[in-house]
Amino acid sequence: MNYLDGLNKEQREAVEVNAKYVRVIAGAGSGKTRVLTTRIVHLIMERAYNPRKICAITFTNKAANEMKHRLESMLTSDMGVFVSTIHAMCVRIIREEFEALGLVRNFTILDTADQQVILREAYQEYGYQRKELSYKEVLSYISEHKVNDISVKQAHKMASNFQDERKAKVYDYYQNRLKQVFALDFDDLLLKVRDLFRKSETILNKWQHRFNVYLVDEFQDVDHIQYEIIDFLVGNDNELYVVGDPDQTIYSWRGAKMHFIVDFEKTYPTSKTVTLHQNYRSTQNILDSANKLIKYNLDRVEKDLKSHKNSGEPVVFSNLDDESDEAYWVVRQMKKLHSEGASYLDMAVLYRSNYLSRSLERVLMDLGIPYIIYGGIRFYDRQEIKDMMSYLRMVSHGDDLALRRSIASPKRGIGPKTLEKYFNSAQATSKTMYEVIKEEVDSGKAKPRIQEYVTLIESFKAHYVAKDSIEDLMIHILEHSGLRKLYEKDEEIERLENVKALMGEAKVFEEMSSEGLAGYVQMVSLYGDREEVLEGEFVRLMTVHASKGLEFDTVFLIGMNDGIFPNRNAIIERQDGLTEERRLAYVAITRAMHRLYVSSNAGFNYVLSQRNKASRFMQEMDHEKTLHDVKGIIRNESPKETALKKFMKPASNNTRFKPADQVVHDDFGEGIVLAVNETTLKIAFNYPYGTKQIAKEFSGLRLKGDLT
DNA sequence: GCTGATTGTCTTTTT
DNA sequence: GACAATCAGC
Repeated sequence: MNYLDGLNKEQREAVEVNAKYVRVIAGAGSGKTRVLTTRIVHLIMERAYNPRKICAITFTNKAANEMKHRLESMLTSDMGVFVSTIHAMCVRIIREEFEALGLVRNFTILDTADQQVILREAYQEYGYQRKELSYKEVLSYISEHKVNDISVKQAHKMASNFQDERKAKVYDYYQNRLKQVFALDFDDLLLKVRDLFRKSETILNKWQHRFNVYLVDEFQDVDHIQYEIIDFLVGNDNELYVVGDPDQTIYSWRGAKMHFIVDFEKTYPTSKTVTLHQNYRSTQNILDSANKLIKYNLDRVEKDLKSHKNSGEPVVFSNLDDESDEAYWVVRQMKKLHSEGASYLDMAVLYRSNYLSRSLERVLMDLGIPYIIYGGIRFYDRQEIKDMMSYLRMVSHGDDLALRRSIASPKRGIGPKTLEKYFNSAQATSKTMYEVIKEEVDSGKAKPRIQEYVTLIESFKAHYVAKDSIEDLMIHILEHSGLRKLYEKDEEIERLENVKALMGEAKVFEEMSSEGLAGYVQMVSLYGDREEVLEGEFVRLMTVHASKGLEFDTVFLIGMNDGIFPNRNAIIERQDGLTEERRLAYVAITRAMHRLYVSSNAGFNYVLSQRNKASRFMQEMDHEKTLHDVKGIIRNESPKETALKKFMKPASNNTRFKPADQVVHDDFGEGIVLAVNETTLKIAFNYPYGTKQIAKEFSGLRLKGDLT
């Protein structure tokens, strides 16, 4: 079969276009990713480009993985095409050029939690309170200043009021601290590379020769630093192929500049543009709603999406009495669709902000519908994962942030005062806290508790050197650090399961990579999320931002209330806030293939401290039809009743199992029942299987010791 | 000086 | 409903 089969005329043109600079404007659902991957195949097969000289840049790690898989299925292997996010690519560059940057090879990458630890230090130092100056505010201040090349010195000069002076001081402290511990935050990853290219022509030259072709996905969400890096790399000789949709710019709050894609032809006068209008994803009814809504954004390039499908089911708009009613209403629709043969995997719930998932979660859990939440508390942000990672970091980096966490979990009787003391002497001698502590231990003056901690860390280091296995090291740490005891004491089986899942991943990493522990630690800091493991049937819950690039048969868009979506703060803070919110709603709508449910509720909102009213976007999506009020929600049972029932009869007559039962599964082996839901059981199986939802009726499941 | 319990504050989106 | 500052007790 020819790789061009099944492409329409526009798509084919986009794949085959012959120009050094190409822009593809790809409307939602128009086969953007397919065009991009087919272009790569085309370059290799038809034009005999060296695959190793092709670089594809995606927006998320998820998208990068997706593209690699597609390439593999079309070419039988990825053939060495480099596919990566721009952040991951910059890490590679920095690891190679660390000397020119005055860094160490295994620099630390700070995530948000690490950044907050530094802010806490600064607040303590200067006596600031979180309530008078929030971390979030300071972090965005720091980020904004950094990406706009405003140095600490300049920030101090520019500060015109007390609050700004405080922020500048924290900024100062933060930057110093980063330099001290050889750490880079996400902004730095890009900034360092950009500065390197600005500074050294030799190094730039070297990297310009690394690839011949750059393909950039989601080009509408590129910010000015990313643009500069890409521009540097493309130089005068390489090709640039960008794909995007100005109507889907949803990251301008993070610096994304739509004008890079809009004005592409001005920047590259010899460039060619192909526009994909044909939508293959959604029904015409869904697209009508999307088109109507986005028309309210003036000053945009006109582009109406045309469906490939018929009009389909009408879009359903509802207004419920309160948040809880809304959740019940959504779940009832899900159950109805499910009973008609639809799979839960085909359903997704989208919302503006993470906290909006809560009411829905409660109801889903109560009615026993399996679900996964994307984002929210990310896997790597979980307490137990951070605990384990802090020990690994002590072995690989020994940085102060890892020390602060590992020394305090589990509690070892070493508290803030003691740490403060070590911190101060570390500052005075330009050493890490661990170095100071270790010297004290070596001199024999340290207290027994401190001594124990150092012995522990040193034994972990020795263990890693001896065994050279991250997985093995983790097992060792879990046993000897006291973490296992800590989790077992609180009966937090799930935490243990998560740590085991982490081990499974480390194992995979070791099999695929030769970068060792330091490389693993960096990888974890860089990857916000794990690749999804799809087993069984799940409804998916996520923010609209997280849904970018995905599609679902049925979409429930909940919390469509003024102030929530469009978000009040977004409108206040940014001049183009409302238009971006509208684009965000446009993205949400166009995720749906066949069915779209849009709901609002009239409950009291504590965040806004006012009664909710329906979002203006609802009207804009369809002004002919009026909003459909739904009264008298039938609740199969109230959450309270269900909770009571669980309490009164612990799984005696309606199920064979109850929580804490030891069970044996035909495929997954031994496990422990964590929770009993309406139709499923939540069971923690032994490593490497982890926690799974199993249907109660499943015949391959029995009590341990029960042979029937 | 450290730990665990309690109160108070804050919820926009992410690499 | 999470997380940090604060307080009381060991």
